Amino acid sequence: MRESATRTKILDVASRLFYEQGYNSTGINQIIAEADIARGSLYNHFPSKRDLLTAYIQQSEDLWFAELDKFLESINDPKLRLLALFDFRAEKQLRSNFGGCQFTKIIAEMPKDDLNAFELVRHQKERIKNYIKDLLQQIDLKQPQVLSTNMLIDALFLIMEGATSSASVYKHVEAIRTAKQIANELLDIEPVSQRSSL
Amino acid sequence: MRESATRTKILDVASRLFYEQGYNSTGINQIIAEADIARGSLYNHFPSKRDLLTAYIQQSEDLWFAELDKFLESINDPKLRLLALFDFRAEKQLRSNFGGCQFTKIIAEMPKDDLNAFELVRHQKERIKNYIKDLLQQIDLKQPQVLSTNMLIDALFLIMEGATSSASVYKHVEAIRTAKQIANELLDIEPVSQRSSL
DNA sequence: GTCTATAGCTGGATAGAC
DNA sequence: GTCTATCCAGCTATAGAC
Repeated sequence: MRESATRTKILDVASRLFYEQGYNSTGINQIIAEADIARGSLYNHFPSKRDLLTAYIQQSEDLWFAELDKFLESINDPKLRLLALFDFRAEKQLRSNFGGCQFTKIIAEMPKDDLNAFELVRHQKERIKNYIKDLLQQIDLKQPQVLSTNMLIDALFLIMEGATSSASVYKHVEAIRTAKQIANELLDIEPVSQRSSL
Repeated sequence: MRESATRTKILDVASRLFYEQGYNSTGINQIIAEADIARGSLYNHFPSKRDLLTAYIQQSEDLWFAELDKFLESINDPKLRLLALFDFRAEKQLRSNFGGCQFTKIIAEMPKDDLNAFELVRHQKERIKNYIKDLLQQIDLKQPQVLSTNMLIDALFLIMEGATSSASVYKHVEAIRTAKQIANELLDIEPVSQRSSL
């Protein structure tokens, strides 16, 4: 059974609108108008707006990592791949005109008791953390490190999350570029080397 | 001219609901019901819902830094004060049952062309950065540092932002505690010291 | 300044024809 | 499966009495 073209069209339009306008600010009416389909067709494929949201988050996660793999495919060195993760997020923010992280954004709109939405978003975040972890384990880190490997994973993840958030607040890519520089320093510690310190 | 009690009541109720349910999910009807005032009174004090939002963000910023000052008042050492910033955010997240950052949350709900809201939120973020900067300049950092002072400011800010976001996604304070540990390491670099590195 | 009544619209969802 | 017509609840905002 192949994917219905109608279903695909609905999900594509809804995904764009959910991200650009927010989930709560996007009405069924606008979705069916822009997808140019009937109200009944939407409810045939998605029993409720909530089901449409679930499909949106799941498909977005798949697309996100597919895009990432493509973005990194020409880079072999694990350290450069790790740093390019920041470029990837910068590029996505630039392209979306600084709409912020799709997943974090949804969470901000959901009531706290919506366990399903939180679970879906955590899934994507865990995948990012694992991505970082895998790359980090391929890197031959100098000894001694400022941060233990586990703390380094967390630090890189948190800096990346904070930078994406900050970029969308400031509508500027600077925070993500800075985050990349910080990551580079943290990954390239030569304890006794000369560094500007003030 | 003293602050109207009605106005205060409206703003208090709206602030709570905007944060707990989101701005878009909170209706005027609920605000007037819970504040136990008439519809006309609300529109007398706040010409539109949007004006209520502006007042909410501005008052929240004032309260935020007042709470912070109070939280830190018994701590004198600048490094401990800086680290306690993480405790402050952890405490706030715990108290709100991990509702996330009030300011970032609003941004996630706003259309990108709402310049006013973005400006108000940036104002609060800049104040945090300046708070970090001021404290950092009072700390006698060891030489050489892994990160320059400017990068250290950014790193601490981004880690704090990322951790607050992550805490609200995971509904757990762990990310902020980890962020504090990372901050502590970054502030206390002794380049040649023994550290667990794997 | 505070109140009630209501306008004018849009929200999500359902029913039933084809 | 796709369509149109429609329900009802909710929204923001205004008008006008007191």
